[in-house]
Amino acid sequence: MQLQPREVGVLTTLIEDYIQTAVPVGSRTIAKKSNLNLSPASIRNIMADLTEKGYLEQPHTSAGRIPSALGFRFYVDSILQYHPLSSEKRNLMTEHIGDAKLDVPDLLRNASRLLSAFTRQVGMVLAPKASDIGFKHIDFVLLKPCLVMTILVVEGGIVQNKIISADPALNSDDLVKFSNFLNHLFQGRTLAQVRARVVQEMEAAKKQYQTMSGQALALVQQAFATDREREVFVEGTVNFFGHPEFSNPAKLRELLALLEERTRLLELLDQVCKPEGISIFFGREVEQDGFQEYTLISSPYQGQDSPLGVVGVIGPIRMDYAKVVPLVEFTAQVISQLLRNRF
Amino acid sequence: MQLQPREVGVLTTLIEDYIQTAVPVGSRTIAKKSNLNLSPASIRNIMADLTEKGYLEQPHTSAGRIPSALGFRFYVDSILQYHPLSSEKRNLMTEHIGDAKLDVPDLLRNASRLLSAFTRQVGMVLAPKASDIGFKHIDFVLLKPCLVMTILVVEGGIVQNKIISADPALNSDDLVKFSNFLNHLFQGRTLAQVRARVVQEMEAAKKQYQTMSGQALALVQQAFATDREREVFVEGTVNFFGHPEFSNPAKLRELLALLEERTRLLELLDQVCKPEGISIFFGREVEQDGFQEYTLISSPYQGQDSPLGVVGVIGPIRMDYAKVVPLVEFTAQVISQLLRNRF
DNA sequence: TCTGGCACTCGGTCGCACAGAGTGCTAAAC
DNA sequence: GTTTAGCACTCTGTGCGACCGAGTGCCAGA
Repeated sequence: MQLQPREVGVLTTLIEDYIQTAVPVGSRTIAKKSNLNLSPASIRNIMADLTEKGYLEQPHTSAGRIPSALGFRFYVDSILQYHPLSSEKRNLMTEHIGDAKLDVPDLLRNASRLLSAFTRQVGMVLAPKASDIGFKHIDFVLLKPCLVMTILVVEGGIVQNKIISADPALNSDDLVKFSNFLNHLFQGRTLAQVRARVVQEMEAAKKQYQTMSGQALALVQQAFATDREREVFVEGTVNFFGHPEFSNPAKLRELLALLEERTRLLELLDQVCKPEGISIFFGREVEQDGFQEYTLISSPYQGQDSPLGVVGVIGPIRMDYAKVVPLVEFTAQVISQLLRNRF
Repeated sequence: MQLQPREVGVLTTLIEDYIQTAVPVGSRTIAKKSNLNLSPASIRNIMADLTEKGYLEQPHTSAGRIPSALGFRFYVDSILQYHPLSSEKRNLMTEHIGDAKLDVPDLLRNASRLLSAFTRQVGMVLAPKASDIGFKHIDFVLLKPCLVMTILVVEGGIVQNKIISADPALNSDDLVKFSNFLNHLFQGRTLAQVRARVVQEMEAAKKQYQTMSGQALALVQQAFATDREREVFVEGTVNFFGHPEFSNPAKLRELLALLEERTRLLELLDQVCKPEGISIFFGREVEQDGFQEYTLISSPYQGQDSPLGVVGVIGPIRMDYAKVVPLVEFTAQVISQLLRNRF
């Protein structure tokens, strides 16, 4: 079902007006704002056609039209022209995200904050999935007798800590030996491979609990016993208050609840995140309660080569895509850049 | 200005009713709910006295009364009887906060979440101030040539990471030597002392950049170059939506903005946190914009002996103090308990 | 094919009246 | 002297009707 050029013109004008005003748009407004040189009456005919085809909706008989999800989809896929980012803005962002001295979580949180500040929407960054990343270093620190802290560093300088209990006979020197042994053993593998290797070695070393390697493996197995939930940094939820679509507190509440509940949020991101390039998802297109009316714009970032995580922006369907999309894209680039130096 | 027993009775009934309903309370209601056996007319006289003395306020002529800040202050200081926590609840909380395997941030975040879930208010936990804690261990990992990750472990198993740049000539073996040297040097000091010591040693070693100790100090100095902001875990902001006092979105927005802006929040906590015992602060009693209408209930937690941080709950002045206060107190106890095992 | 005109629809707002909750005061009862 | 019943008064919230304005759909004519 192709749209005629005039229909596209009306749809574009309508959507862009609606993005600015959040109010149903009438034929008169479009007649004035578009450069089609048609009278309101003609516009009305075109609008009726667009409504029939599903691109527009009418809240009630005597209101103007608002774009439907289909309308927005058509707009972002076929019409939208992105504004390129000004170089001042690029500099400003690069500067603020990345003091390269930051550790990865701080860096990602910064990115999320900046994104939220610049777009006036809610910023979101999904942290790398640890198990896909290369092992770098493991270390044990004896906090007290029987209480050992394991510190696991993966490539890029991402650190995970865990506290485990240990044989009372172990002392600091033992721990140093263990870490030397394990660092050597795990060199150059991903965490997932390390995990597998641990299981395998444990099998082999089953009978030799007394040996150094047996003890070391028992210790490291504890460190790997449970998986950490993948982190998500969500910043700027206050921005929701700026938008008229959130004047209904119940809706706002539902969305905030979704964002606070990390497991549901991760589920949502899983559904939505394509491995490459910018993507724009409307809530109606995903199966997640309470997200029906919102949009997620996201772009993956990567280290040396493989994708690590995702940055994005969450807001109402009515969003200034032309401005927000390039910002999200650029943020992903900056993060990729910063991380690449570390991998 | 002492209150007579009857006045106290009326005030108590009124506040407790108001805590439940959030609606101005009239004389008839009090006459029925209190056990003073007085008619509404008599209650009205007493209420007029209480209003004159500043314990009650009247939103408008024909409304009932609501407690003033002074009224609440009197209530929490002189009247309030805490409900002891049921042992099931104690068990439930202990169990959920503390899998002792968690690292400190996760543990504190958990505590904050639980507190928020049980009180239906917003939970808050202020993390320990690193500089007061004892040094435990420092470690360097070579991520790439010129790029070193420093891992600093302090007592209790709190970890701080930082990425710093290094002399290209350094290799992993050098880093091991450095950390051995420094771990020995800093043994048994607090971070603040370590900082001071680094400065002092740098002075002494000024001329000997070539020596191992000179290089090690140069490296560690970078690691200590900037201070980290003290962390605060705020959880359950969605709970604000449950309370009628937040039906005004502008107020809600202001409070959320305050909670998102960590520096302002830290300022507030600084004003409010007494070093010992539970404390209840009304917004009107502190100088922090946007906090006028809320209450912060807080209690410090400690490791082996000295106070480390604070746990608390933020909500409207109208709060079920009898229930919330013991919960906050108990959470602080559980955290103290868990941390004590590690210090 | 486009446009001017016209009747119609529907939501938002304004004004008004009214009910309900609560007060303060007075006078009578205990 | 204290307590209480009664009463007039005040103020808010709500429901209702009228009205205004924005916008539509359709028809007839350019």
